[in-house]
Amino acid sequence: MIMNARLARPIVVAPYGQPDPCAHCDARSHSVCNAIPDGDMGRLAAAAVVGAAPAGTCFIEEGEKANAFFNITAGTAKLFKLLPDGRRQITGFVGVGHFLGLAVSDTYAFSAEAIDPVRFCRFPRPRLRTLLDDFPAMEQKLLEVASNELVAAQEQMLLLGRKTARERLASFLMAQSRQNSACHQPRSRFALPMTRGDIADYLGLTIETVSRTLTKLRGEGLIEIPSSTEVIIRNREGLES
Amino acid sequence: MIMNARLARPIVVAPYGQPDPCAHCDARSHSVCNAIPDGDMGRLAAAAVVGAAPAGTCFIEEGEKANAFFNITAGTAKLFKLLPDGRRQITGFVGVGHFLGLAVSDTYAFSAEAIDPVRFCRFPRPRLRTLLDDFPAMEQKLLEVASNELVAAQEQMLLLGRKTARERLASFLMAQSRQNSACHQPRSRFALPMTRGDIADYLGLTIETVSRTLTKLRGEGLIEIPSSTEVIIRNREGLES
DNA sequence: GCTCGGCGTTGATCTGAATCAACGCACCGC
DNA sequence: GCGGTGCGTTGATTCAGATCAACGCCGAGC
Repeated sequence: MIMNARLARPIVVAPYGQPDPCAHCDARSHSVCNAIPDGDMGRLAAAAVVGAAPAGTCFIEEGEKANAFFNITAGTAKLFKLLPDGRRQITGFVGVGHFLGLAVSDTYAFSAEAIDPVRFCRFPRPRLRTLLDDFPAMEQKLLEVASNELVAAQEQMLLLGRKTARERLASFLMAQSRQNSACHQPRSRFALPMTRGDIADYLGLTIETVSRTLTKLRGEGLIEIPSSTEVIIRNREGLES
Repeated sequence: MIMNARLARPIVVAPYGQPDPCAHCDARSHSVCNAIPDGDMGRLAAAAVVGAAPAGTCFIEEGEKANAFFNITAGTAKLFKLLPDGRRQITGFVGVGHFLGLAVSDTYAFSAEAIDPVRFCRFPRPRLRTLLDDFPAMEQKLLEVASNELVAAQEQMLLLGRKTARERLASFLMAQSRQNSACHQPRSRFALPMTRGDIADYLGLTIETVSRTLTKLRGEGLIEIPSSTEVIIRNREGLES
């Protein structure tokens, strides 16, 4: 029998050997790291251990001892919580620059699984605490990030508690379109790296409902679905309703 | 016609005149304020403006200019978001010591309405920024608080996305029992200051379903409902399922 | 080339919670 | 005392989305 990919452990490689790797990190401009002045990047690099998680592997497991923080430097991951009977709620999809593991508790409050191959920096808790004490600007940045996530979480609660399947899909597509294009203006064509099952677990629906609703939106000319992992928004205003 | 209470504005009174009122504040021990050393309480007090919101009034309005932060010093409030057609999602109930308004955006992401008479300290944004710069311990505390709220928000997403009505009520009652007794061990008898409508909007259900489900749990001997605002948990383990 | 398994779609049916409706009760102002 | 209003409960009915089921497609492994 083939081993369940979800249980496989990620490969963790050695700490940085080369000088100042953070300075050339893809994630830096998107992340809390940019609160640290150039001259001190060496210290940041010294605290980090880089790692990688192949697609489909969990690199954070809910309930396990939370002894490190993560900063995604490549790829996309899904964060989720499980009920004992296997029901799953995905609480978010995170990409490059996202900072993970803020919980104060000593165990992780959620699991994280790589959707495509993920690379990350791993900071042992005490090291990060020292860094934050030395660079209050980074702590400030983290607070800012956490505040924004809290706002997003409230928006998601509204979606999960009060929106219809149709509204959930529409909100989701709009949000994906917005963030897939990041700083640029929202693009109407974008990729959905996650499966229908992931979308369902994110929106509190079933796979079938997601599929059906997408088909319906397509039928109404609001969107196009060139491939199952790509969407084009045809009618932005119509989708808002 | 009688004016809708929700639209009434709270009464805001003048800044503290007496010396060092924060030192005797009920909220201090529960709040981020306790990160500030005793000797500097005067500065904290100088930045704060106290205010009060009678039961039923909104003291934060979603979408309005966010020019202040709030710290609850008495009472309970509900935080919520509205859809254009009036559907409401309550994102949380907050009590003494709770800090509000962390959003980085320049408008509030949610509304806040007093359930019972609420008193609060109000910090203009720039003043708070100065305070945080001077007292990094407070910023650290805030980050801690925000992290915990994020964890709670994820738990709530799991509830809203994947739990049945019965499970939602059970989780809600357990959580209320836990927090109503705060530092003490969880008490089996506690008050529910909010209405059935509030509970429904918090759990993503309707009033009728909340009422029916509570009746059912009572029928099974898991809880007792001496008055509509009071609950006694009879069977903690049974309620966990 | 073929089989197999994962993913997505579509159809038929079922069901948990929403909706619609009626009523009891406590509280308030008059 | 008496209507009025808000809140909670209970019953009947409906319906959006879940569940159950079948099938097509595509890539991987042999």
